[in-house]
Amino acid sequence: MTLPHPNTDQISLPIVLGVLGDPTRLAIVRYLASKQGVPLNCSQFLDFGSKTNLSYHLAKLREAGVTRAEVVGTNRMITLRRADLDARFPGLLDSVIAAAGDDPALPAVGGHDIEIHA
Amino acid sequence: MTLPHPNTDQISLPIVLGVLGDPTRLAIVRYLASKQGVPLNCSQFLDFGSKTNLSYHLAKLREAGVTRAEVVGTNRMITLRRADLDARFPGLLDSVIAAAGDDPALPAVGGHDIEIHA
DNA sequence: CCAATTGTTCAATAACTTTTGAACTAAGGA
DNA sequence: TCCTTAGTTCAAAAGTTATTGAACAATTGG
Repeated sequence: MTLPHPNTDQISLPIVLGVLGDPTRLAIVRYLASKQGVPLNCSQFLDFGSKTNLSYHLAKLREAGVTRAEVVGTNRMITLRRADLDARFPGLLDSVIAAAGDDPALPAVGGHDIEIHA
Repeated sequence: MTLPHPNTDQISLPIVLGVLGDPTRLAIVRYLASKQGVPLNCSQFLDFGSKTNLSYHLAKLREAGVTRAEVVGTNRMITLRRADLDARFPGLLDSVIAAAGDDPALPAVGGHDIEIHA
């Protein structure tokens, strides 16, 4: 029950750029980045679209190699493939996330920041 | 006879990413970057598509704010809006161009490098 | 003026993308 | 086992994008 993901060296630049060119998917990526590697399940993205629609967009992100989805019981835990993307396209993800953060035309990322407990 | 271009602050991240997500347009951008700011006319991109098709893709790039097109006689001289893109989305263009350069799945940029004359 | 060069516009078509609801599967808990 | 939760799949509809050839406009050079 593992889902198909491209290997790091199979990640394609035009496909990644095309996938990030959709506002819904860009919002998902920003939200994942704001969670600093903590896996999220699909329901936590419901602000960005309907359940079916998220299934579609999350599949696109996964197939492009931008996210990883791990099946845990009845959940799919989603993470950003930050290390893989950095290895393949150094600096790209950071500049996209920074650019999205500065763009007032894009909605602010909702939810709460991760709390660091002592 | 000047063509419409977005202002720097009107350049939208998802639109830029979507526009760069097309292999033909990515090839055009790489080629422009390899020319280090020297303006090129449309005919110099004929390797990447037919005349009509290039007209379409170059309009997309211009409307997204990725390139600038200046009418000079019967030519449109095209340049990358490097400074504007760097101001709006720091590091983005450089990482895209670097990533494209490293990707063996993408065709190598043709033509000749700029010669620096003493 | 005439012809060549450069590039656009238009209409048609094909292909792909996004979105939706209904039906479905798979796992977990009572 | 039955119900709930989580998410997928399917088919349809709507919208968008890419590609093409034919016709067009504008400028330059002879």
